[in-house]
Amino acid sequence: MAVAGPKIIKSLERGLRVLQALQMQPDSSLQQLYVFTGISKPSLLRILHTLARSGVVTRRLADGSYRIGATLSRAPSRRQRRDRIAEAAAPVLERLCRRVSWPSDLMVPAGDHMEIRETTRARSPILLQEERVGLQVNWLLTGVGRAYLAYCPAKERQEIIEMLRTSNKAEDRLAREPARLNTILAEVRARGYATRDPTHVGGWYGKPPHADGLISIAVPLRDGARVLGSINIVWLRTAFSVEVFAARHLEELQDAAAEIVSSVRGRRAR
Amino acid sequence: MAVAGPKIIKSLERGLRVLQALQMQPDSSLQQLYVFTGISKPSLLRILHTLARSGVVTRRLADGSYRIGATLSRAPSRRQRRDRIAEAAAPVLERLCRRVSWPSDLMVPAGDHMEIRETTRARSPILLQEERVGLQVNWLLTGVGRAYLAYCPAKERQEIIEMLRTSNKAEDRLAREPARLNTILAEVRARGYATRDPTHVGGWYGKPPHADGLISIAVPLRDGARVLGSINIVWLRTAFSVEVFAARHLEELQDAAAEIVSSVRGRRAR
DNA sequence: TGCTGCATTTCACATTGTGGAATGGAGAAT
DNA sequence: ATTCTCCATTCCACAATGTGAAATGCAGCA
Repeated sequence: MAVAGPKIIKSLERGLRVLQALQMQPDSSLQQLYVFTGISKPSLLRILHTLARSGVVTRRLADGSYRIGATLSRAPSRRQRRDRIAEAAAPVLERLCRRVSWPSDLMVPAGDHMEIRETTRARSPILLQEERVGLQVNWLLTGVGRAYLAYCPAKERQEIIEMLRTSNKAEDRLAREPARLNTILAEVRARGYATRDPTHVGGWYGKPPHADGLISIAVPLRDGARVLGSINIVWLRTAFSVEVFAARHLEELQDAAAEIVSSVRGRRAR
Repeated sequence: MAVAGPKIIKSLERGLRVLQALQMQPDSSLQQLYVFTGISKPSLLRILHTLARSGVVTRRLADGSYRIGATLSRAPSRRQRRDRIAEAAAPVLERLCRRVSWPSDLMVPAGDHMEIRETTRARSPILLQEERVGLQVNWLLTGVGRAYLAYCPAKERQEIIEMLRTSNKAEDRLAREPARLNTILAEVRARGYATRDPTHVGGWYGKPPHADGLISIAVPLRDGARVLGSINIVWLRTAFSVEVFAARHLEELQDAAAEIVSSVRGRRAR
């Protein structure tokens, strides 16, 4: 015979249930949460809005999926470090996207590729091309990859290049031409931003490469000596030259990078 | 002009506010939370019951104050390691108290004393004596202190004894008689439990020592080679001899210790 | 073009949470 | 002992609040 017991606030309990669901399965869509928790979608929406307004959950810009905010996330596993960066980046990139009108991406290193962790392509007025979080891009030919390589510690750079050299893939041939690569990276450092290789016509792994007509400028997320990843702004190459675009928006992009880094640091400090 | 905005669940928002209040000020009484959050006490009570039922907050047995559960607690600061032990111990000690009918305490090392982190004295049918969390007790003369010393790594034991020897207080004179102390600790290990020194008549620091008529048996919380603290059961020495009481309840006490340790480990593992 | 799956909004209903006031209990002060 | 005070907990009448079915929107797909 359970005691009548003190009153329980059901709506709060459901909120916590959603939170727990998000802990078990980070990055859930509304549908996933609906299946998992059995709570009706309208209610879920209200709950998630409430949690988001309190900063307990965050939405991913790329596809609108939900994740637990850094405020409550548990033991920062290796896996979640990247998510913290993505979370810190989201509001900054969104603002950047609104002001520049062109979309941007956040990329972080992942094995022998760079990987998209966040993107505002869905938010941009101009729909450029399919993009998904988790998609991998080349390290040596893309702007984001080069921005990372140009500024990361020398030792880390050597390890990456060594790894790519031994992979022996055609698209990584630059890893076997240290002189040319060094010239390229030196240029990146001199200009303060990186762009994709002129011969790299876009198209991601698993898709037939085709001229996508896109170009971007990319800058690293520098945290002291380390580099956490890189962010870029993408536009249609027919609209502006790289020089014109950089003159107009490079400073904003660099400011955004600085803001993301300081935001991540702030959270880590806690 | 803020958008009309999606609906917000106010009761959930208040629940999160309480959670945040507890993060800023761990170990809050209802009154403190009432002042801090401005939420009415009946509502606070309902919210806290809900949070507790979901395992997000825990109550301290000693005085009923609330704290954030290990599930959500952030970066485990040194300070919170002890609280985790207390949290893990609470349900175990409560059960022990119900079955044995005598109260027990959880003590952990704190500088040159052992310190009470949790107690069921308030829960025991027999009200023995004032007890508060944070009260400090002697290391060499109490059962809990000796249980700790007897089982902790030799190096740690030497450091503690050295520290007490240099303190040069009268009640720490045993630190200056290594032979006698070693004999005592060897006996503890042989029996599997410790009791207070026969000359130690109770009374805590800051209070005039007086014969309190109490006695206890204490066992360590052994986590591998380390000792996290110790727990005891206290009774009126007129009621049973130490031998009778140990024969009846030692096993339960040791089981409780093992359960607390494995519970702490389980949480840490996550 | 119509179909399917998912996110979001609307709305009528009653479940659910709310706080003032009452109660209980434990110390401290007289 | 007796009162006073402070705090935790319970009660209860009231209406504010959360609820889900159904409608709408929207994008990809056959």
